[in-house]
Amino acid sequence: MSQLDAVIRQSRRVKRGEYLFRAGDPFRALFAVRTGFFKNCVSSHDGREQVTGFHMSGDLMGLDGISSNTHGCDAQALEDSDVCELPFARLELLGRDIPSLQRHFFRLMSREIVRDQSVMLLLGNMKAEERLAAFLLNLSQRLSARGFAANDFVLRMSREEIGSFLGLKLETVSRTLSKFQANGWISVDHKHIRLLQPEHLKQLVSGCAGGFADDHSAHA
Amino acid sequence: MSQLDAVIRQSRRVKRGEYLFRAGDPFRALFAVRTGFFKNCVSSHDGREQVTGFHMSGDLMGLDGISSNTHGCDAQALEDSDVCELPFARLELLGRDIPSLQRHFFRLMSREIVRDQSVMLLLGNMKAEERLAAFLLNLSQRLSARGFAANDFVLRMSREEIGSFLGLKLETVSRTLSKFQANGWISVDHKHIRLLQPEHLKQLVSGCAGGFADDHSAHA
DNA sequence: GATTGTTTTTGATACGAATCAACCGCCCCT
DNA sequence: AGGGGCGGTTGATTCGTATCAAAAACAATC
Repeated sequence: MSQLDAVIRQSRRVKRGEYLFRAGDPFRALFAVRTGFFKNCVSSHDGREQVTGFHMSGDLMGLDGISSNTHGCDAQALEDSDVCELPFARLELLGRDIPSLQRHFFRLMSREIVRDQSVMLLLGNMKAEERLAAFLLNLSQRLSARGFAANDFVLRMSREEIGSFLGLKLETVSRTLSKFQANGWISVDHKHIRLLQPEHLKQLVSGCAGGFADDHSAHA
Repeated sequence: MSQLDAVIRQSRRVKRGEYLFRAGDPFRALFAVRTGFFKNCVSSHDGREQVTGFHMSGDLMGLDGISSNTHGCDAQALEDSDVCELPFARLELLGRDIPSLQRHFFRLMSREIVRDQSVMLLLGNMKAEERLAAFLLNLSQRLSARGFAANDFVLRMSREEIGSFLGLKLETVSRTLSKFQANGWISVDHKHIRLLQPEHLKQLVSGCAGGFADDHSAHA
């Protein structure tokens, strides 16, 4: 695994609001988030945006660019961030010599496909409350997997971005958060969220979360 | 590419209604559709089903199984079909020796991720009419890419399966098809669809189809 | 520290799709 | 020929979320 260091060209800094890459940019490298927080976004011709995912430390971005040598989505930093650039050509070469790397790589791509399927299930079958509960639990789990508090965290994204990801309008996100708070399940202080009764959230998604609440995000 | 024949263990027949694999089955191989038609399906604990895709000749299925050595979705034949089984272990080995194969493989997985992103855009942003128009156009394009008529085809799936894929109920699918027919844009005779004025359908999705109408399906 | 713009909350209303329900056409069946 | 089941269409109604609107909280700027 130390050979992996060889492909890391450099650590690149991206300030809040800046784009690491944009849809249509030539694809040369994958990016692993070292610190910070990103959103990925596809947009239609008429300007409608769909957030396809949020990415934090350890997550890999850019896999969708391999197919066409062109990035298929935007990657925008939601806070000052730090990423590793992994030139894909070098990665491909190394994969041939290091079976375990090739294998790891296939798994990463497959995991992304599985994650996308969970999101489809969410968007296709779940109601607003279920979506938001699944979202909060997913975030909680990913944060705790990285050593942060599971039940006390700060949202890096706006209500509108959450809504875009979940297929809801920002007002609905706001209302639903308020409702959860009124129920005593969470506390909402602007972007500061506390899960007071996560078991109630789990109950909401129990049955309908096809694994999305689990951490299927891509680790580098 | 003739070396590829080496990994094709056998051609396997799957009758209409039968499952090629089911979620939870141990993952050993990918499957390329030779003839026939399949749906892929993830389901939640409480029985809700989400069709994640439809696959026809040349498409590859099972990529989501790599990550966990377990298939993540069902693959059910919607008509009598014929698939090639591609043992994954052998494919991995060959990939090391044949760079073009490895490269091709990465592209295939990436293409699946891009396709999934288009579906997210569809499920998250589009209205019933737009979804159905995008679906018909996508089907049309994939069929014509395989040498079939683009504007005259037979649906292999039920209204319910279309609805599941598009995040709609079967009644809505039926109503929307009827509306398209009333407009003179298509003709509907049970499962036999004719696109009479595809330009009107394109107009409906123009602006909001983030590439889904194009053929981003996985070719073997 | 006032000002401007952005994000969030909350309310009233409208609209789209789900739901509930009835009916039809078709295939299979014995 | 007469059931029975399945898939599909269509209608009436309900429900959930979007939309429109206004105000409050906050952040950025000078």
